[in-house]
Amino acid sequence: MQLFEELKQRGLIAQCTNEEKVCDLLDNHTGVPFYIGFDATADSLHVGHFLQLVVMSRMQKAGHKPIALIGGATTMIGDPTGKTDMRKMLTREEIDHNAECFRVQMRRLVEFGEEKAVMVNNADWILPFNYMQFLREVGVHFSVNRMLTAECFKSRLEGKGLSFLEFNYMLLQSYDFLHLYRAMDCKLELGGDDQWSNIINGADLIRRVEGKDDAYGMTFTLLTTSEGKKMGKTEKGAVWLDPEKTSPYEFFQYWRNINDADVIKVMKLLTFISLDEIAQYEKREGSELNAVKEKLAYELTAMVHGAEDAEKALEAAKSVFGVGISSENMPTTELTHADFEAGNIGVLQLLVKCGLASSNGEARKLIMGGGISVDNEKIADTKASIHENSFENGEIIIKKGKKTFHKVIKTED
RNA sequence: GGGAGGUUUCCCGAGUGGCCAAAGGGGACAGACUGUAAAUCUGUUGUCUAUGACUUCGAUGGUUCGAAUCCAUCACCUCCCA
Repeated sequence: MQLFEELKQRGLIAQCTNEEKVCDLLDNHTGVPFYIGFDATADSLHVGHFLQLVVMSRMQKAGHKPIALIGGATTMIGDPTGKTDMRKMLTREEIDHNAECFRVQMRRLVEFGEEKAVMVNNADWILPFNYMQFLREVGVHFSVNRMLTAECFKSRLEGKGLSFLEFNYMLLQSYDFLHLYRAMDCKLELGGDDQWSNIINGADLIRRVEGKDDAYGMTFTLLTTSEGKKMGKTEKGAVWLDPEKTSPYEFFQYWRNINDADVIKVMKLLTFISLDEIAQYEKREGSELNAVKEKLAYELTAMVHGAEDAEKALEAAKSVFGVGISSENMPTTELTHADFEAGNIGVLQLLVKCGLASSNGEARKLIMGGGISVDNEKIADTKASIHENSFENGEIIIKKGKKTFHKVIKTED
């Protein structure tokens, strides 16, 4: 199957400036340079970026040349698209640090090197720009009237207002495209669908400045749940690709617990599993989908963290939710003799100590709600305490709710 | 520069002197049901040595027996006019 058709069938393509031309470019040419921009707002990429990385990888596998643009300069402004609040301003140092972290994570999916993929930083060409020069070269081509009607500023115009600083974001991103068009013959900019306005303005700028209409843009479906919410957010924040921020097990579980309605969609979007194979999974219904979810979680974890970690996460999940409970990969808290009073420790203190409850009060409520078990015995009394002798094999297992397990071991001082 | 309004517990948002740890919704957590899903129903959602005490309603001072509520100053935000 041709690349464009595959992207389409996987449901990746949201909008395209000129479908025929882009299709031709992708399917009948090789080594086509294309770029995707990433703003270095945090020190790790997250699931939202992941889709872009996978796209880069697909394109690269099809013989094209990805340009990963790190927004060293644009991050200093912050993209106002779809945001209700202005972003926190980052210092140059923070941005550089973040960019470096991105670099490391991207390597998992995209192969960088001569004639392969390249990474560029727009700080290199934007920062040297002089203000007047920028206004005269780039600013003249933008109509404020038109910009104000752009969908991407809508929430800000109705809400908290848009600062001039952020208003410039679109110009800078547009200029990025122009720069890459000139410097690297890059004729295609890709991005999430929220980037549509920024992308078409870039293509527009090229048309005006260069007088050529062979710059194209294409956007990809945003990762949203069937309810229209952004995917990749949990109560703890984003689902990160950095194992320090989101452990492979948590990452695995995130996908394992995906909605029925989203499994196939996500599988098409994010994995390299063939469409034929996915079509088989699509026939499954009800609880049979559990196996598909497991497959999805495994695949994605392997893509991000490697097969070894994916295997571990799978095993850990199986042992926790499967037949017997294995305590091997559980989060663990160590207690010493000093933690006990006359050989006992109160359950409330224990829960807080393990981080299962943030206060004694919360611990008490959990117990009263019947949510806590120790070694498979439900704790009913908030005043209960655990004796040192309970640590027969040197450990006890606390279970909070259905999915949270915590191991406590007692060490000899 | 002038004028108006706002800042409430994780978020949105009610409350305009005691009945306020503060309605309602969202989210989150737990229970039931299940398939480690969704939906639904129930409970919880400031802290503590817990039928009580303490801390909280932008910040600081003040009025009052008593303040989220009134007054003053400061900070930040939004809107309107220039």
